[in-house]
Amino acid sequence: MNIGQAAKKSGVPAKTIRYYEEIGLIPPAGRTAAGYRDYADAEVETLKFINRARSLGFSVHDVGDLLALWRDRGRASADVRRIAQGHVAAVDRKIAELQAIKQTLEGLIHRCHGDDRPDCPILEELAPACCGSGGQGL
Amino acid sequence: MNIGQAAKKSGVPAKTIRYYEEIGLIPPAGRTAAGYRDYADAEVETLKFINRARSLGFSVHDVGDLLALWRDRGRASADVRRIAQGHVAAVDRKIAELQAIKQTLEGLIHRCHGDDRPDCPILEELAPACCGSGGQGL
DNA sequence: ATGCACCTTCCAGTCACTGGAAGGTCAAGC
DNA sequence: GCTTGACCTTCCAGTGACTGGAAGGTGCAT
Repeated sequence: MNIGQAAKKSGVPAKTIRYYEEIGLIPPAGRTAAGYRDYADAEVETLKFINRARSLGFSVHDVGDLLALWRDRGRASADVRRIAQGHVAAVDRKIAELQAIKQTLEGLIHRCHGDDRPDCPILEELAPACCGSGGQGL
Repeated sequence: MNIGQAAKKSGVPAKTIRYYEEIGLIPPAGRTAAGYRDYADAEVETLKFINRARSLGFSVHDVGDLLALWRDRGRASADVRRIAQGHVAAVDRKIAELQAIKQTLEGLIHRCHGDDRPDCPILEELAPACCGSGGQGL
């Protein structure tokens, strides 16, 4: 099957498949006589694997590690678990960061009357040295 | 004051200040006879403003809009509020996405015994067509 | 005069793609 | 056999927001 069909079956765009090949995440595909890339079902499964891992937010680097473990019949599940736990920790940090940002912003939005008058606690928070005076910087 | 001092006072790295100038977020700085960039306190305030807005996760594009509103003495606070609310909505979507990812991963990690045996529900979830068999793709 | 820390510009790399141009291939229809 | 259109190929460039490094000029103290 050609790259377009593999893309449709796997859900990974053709451009992205070529990109994954280029960076070495997947090995170079076989070629037809005309130079077209040629894929079997097994490669499509690999692409689906990559797609699912990426949609869970694993970096392409981590996906490479997961693929290697997937291919290794003798792998220890602890190795997979470790990668997943590291990723959950990173996700947790990101969530905490975003929640802090959200809280700050919601407090500011709550205090901003949001009408056609110029005074705005949001800008005042961003520029505490010159509350509401405008045009200090440039 | 030169760029290094402005960087120290504002918390924005010198490289990043040059970058902000290059993309037009801040106007070109004045220059000394020798060609060094020269900053006054007002420019440092602008950089602090940018730094705070960026740390709240506003895109550089949004920061440009906020800066313009800050400089506009007649701005409507509603305009600022709208930008902030749009950003909160984006932050919310991101949080929800990350929480979904986290839940999925935690469920998988919980089911993975994480020892030196090869069977692992995490890989099985990523490759449902060939649970635990290994090496299907390449 | 020499050293060192600072400044300048420009180019390249990060991450994970994505778009587009220029040109080759395949299959269908006439 | 020829055209048409949808595919494929490679290569280059751009995204966002920086960051690192090289090569060379400047400022100041000794």
